[in-house]
Amino acid sequence: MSFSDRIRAELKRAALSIGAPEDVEPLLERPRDPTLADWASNIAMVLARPLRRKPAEIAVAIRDNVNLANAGVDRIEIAGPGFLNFRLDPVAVAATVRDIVAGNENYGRASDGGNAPVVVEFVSANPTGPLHVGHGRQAALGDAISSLLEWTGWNVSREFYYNDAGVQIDNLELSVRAHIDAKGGEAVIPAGGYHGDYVREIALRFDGAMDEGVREFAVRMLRAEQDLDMQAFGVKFDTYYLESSLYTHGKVQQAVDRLIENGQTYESDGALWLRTVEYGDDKDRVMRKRDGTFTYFVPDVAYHLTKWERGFTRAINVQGADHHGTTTRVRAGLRALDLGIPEGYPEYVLHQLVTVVKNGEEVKISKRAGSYVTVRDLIDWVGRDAVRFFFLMRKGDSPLIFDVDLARRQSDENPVYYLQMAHARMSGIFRVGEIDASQMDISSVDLSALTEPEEQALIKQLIDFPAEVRGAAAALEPHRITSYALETARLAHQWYHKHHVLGEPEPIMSARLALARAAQIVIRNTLHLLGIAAPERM
RNA sequence: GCGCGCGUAGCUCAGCUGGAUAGAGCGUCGGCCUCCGGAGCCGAAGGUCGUGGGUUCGAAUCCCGCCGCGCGCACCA
Repeated sequence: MSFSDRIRAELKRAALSIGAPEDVEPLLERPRDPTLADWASNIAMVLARPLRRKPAEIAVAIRDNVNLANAGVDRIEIAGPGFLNFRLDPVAVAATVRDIVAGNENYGRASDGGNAPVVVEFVSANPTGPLHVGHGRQAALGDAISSLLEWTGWNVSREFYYNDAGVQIDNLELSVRAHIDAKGGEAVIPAGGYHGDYVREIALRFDGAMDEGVREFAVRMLRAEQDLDMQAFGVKFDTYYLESSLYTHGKVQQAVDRLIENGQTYESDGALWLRTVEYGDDKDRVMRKRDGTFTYFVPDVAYHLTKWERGFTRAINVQGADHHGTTTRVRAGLRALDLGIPEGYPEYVLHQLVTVVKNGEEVKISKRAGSYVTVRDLIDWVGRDAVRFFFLMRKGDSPLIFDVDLARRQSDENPVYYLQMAHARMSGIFRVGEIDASQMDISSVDLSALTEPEEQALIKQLIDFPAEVRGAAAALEPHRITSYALETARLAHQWYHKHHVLGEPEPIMSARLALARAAQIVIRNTLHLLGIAAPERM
């Protein structure tokens, strides 16, 4: 149980004892200014209204009522309009280093998810071209979100869904055939076709004597390329789901039949409509067109039904914001099935689009125009770790400008190096000291020697890690971890710069070695969460 | 026009489900290398949090209007 948990519980007990409402939930937070306190609570202000007493009075009553000696609290002060400020006992703070080192690679993990199955779908690119930068953002986000969920006790399955059948694949085939027919000359790409150089390359590599046709060959080649891209990016999927299998296994028809049976559909103008308005859409949507084929969201509904049937009581989709129009109707279709699928299923993590700037100009991203930057390009230019870090540095709600020249030119000053350097520095202490950090026994080390301000600040930051992981996982926001990681690195650098470890008199050296180990562990764990390497030296 | 998202330092962005004097990196200016790695550290300048109201002890944060930007609004996927 952390300091904050213990303080919160004791605050609640004290608040109830002076007549606070049963549902009071004390909020505890780190003040912006760390010199004010380690933790602060606004509970006295919150209770002022229900108790009809002045905040300052309530604060005094609570302060006199709490017993926080075994929560590591050294001092309680009342400040400002009625804040209760708690200052931790430095010895109690220092003692937590032991827990961090003992936790090691598991420090920061939680079991909130109860090992429940959750499917995280991301990238899901159709095999009609290489993966572009938007897919890169999705891959970084989806993989990090998956890791966060794993760390908080969920049984995660990473899934890649792709359409290997529809109109776009037809266009791909026609485009490749155009190049084959042109025999290396100027190909006439049909309307809606694909213009990228990769189409010509596929045509050149196609051999008419092969067992498979142009279509199968093109899909296979592009799928293989995408797999190589994801491999280069360090992302591994557990399952690949083909849209065509929905049809061959009758899943689409089953879903449609059930919607009709449930009376959720009607015929009009020769088409079959779904009553999505009943579920919050602004107008009903066509399911089956006049020509007898289904609109795209029907297989989408069938696909998400299989997620539910496969036992995933929770599903998360990472997609570009240009797909947000589909979220309402997919959810509507699932609810109309009347199978107990909850209203917010699946959950969507939508990210704004990525703009690539190169040579000072925006690079237009268009599969059809054939001019665009691929995930592989970015990795080649700035490295996998930097690409991942940049994509995870900001929240998905913000559009992202990826300035290639800047990322390349400033690679030496890249924040990811700053972060990795902090890890390498901590590791360097053990290397130079010829100490095997993983075998270090700190059970008898006197940690109370860690009294320097930089040491206390660093330890308090390390203590926050589990709460940061849980918060980021609950919000599905990996960027919180990048921010936390940079701040941790900053505090580690400051400490390292100001204080020596090796050669210091005992018990200081042993205590600082333990702290270096704890900092190394936390920084390494943040890097692992983000899918970035934690080098021992650089 | 309707829906979703976004307007915070010169630039790129944080600001944790309302808290105390608004934060970081880059850039600019000025300091620090006998040292476990200077890929680092310390300091300075830089803000009407788009704008106008509202809610309350308290608003960058919540609500409403307006302005600006992005995306989506097909019997395309």
